[in-house]
Amino acid sequence: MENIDDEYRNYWETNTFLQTEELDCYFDESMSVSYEYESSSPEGMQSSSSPPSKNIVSERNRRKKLNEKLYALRSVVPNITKMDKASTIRDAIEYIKSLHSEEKKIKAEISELERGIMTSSPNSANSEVITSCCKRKRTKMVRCHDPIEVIELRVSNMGEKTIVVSLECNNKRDTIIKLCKAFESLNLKIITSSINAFSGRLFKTVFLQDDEDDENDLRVKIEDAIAALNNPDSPMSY
Amino acid sequence: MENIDDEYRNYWETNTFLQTEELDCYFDESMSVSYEYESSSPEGMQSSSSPPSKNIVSERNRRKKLNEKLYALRSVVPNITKMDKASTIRDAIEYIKSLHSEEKKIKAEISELERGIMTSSPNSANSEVITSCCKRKRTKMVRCHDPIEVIELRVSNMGEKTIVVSLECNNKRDTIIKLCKAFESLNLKIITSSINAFSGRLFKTVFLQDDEDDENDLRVKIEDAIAALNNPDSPMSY
DNA sequence: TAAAACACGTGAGGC
DNA sequence: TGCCTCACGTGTTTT
Repeated sequence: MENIDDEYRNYWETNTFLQTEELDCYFDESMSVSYEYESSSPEGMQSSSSPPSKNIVSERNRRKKLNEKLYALRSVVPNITKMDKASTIRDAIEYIKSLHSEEKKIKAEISELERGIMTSSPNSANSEVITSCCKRKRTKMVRCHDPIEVIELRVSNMGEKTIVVSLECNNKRDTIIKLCKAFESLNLKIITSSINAFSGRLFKTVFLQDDEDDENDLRVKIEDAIAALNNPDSPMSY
Repeated sequence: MENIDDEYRNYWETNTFLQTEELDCYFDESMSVSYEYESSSPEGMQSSSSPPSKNIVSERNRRKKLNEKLYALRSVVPNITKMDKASTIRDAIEYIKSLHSEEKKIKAEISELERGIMTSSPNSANSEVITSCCKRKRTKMVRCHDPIEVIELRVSNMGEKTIVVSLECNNKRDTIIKLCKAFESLNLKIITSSINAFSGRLFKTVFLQDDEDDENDLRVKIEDAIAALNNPDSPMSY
């Protein structure tokens, strides 16, 4: 008959005790012990009077843990607008989203940097301005996407493991640099090389020693390297 | 065996006696009836049974909102281990931390890339290996910090606004690229240019048209551009 | 079956 | 005042 009475009395006891005295931290150890006994009391008891004590303390711990987690979340998220629980989570979400977009930007930027080269011509067609990154002083950078337009590529074996590469292409902005990067990426044993610019064209001649590849293999390698540089999506993972 | 219960009951009595006299009205009818017992308040009205419904529904909404926020948090955090509330927050924290360290890494990487140039030689001295970035397939990249070692730089006016630049330097890894970058950054009106590599040296010759600068001005410009490339701290913000 | 996670209604307190 | 956030104890569900 006193079931509900007892329950709610118990509710009230602990509740007001905790809320008014704010003894939360002391409760965990010292009090929980005193709560312990009586839980193994005879079965005939009003089932509600004793068992909750176990649950109460564990529930308390659960809430405590969860709040600590929330505090930790606050600590790793900058720009927390309010100390609100919901606001904390909302800010965390927005922060993660902003980090995601940053990540995207940076990825693009890195692949740009990996593949390509900066130039100082803001008016160059087929280029874009990207402001980067991560809240440091934003440096304006202009990237040029003009591909290497190969007009002629000759790879000829001169005997004695010596191969001569002769390449002619249009001389757009940064073409020289890309060309150099393409050849650098192949790790060739270069004996001597020259690049000449004339009449809107680039002429590159390379003498190199190659013990492994024949003409065709090397030709394919060079073509692949150039293609990789021309492909904007390539991470240029060399 | 009701010792503790009794103690707390006493506590409750005195406590609530002192601080709350008006709380009765919040219990809905069924409760307040059995609860009515010794309310010290003479006004022990059970006037309510309708007002709590307002609070209940708003509290329900609050919980609902908060849970939705948690779901949203789950949706922006990959690698959620458990659907637990606490686990969600914990995973979010760890995820943010990992993003922070990623960001740090990437910042370093970008400043490397901005200043320097990549090479494919893992054995090159004065270089470092950096593994990048963002959980995509980690590409090993090696950066070369070898500066341009200028042996001789001649800038001579040939009349008719035509200037000839002749530069000789050691041919280290990426020196060609850096050299090209340095000259590209100057936005010169190049008539024809050539680069030749021989005997560990690089020989670059440039014919250009310059309506503004004289020999010395252009020479200083070239030296500055090369110095900027050699300076690791320069953001190369051209 | 016991423990853990959760949703609920509720009073306290801040604004 | 009224609204909102929070912590609490409790019963139910999940593991």
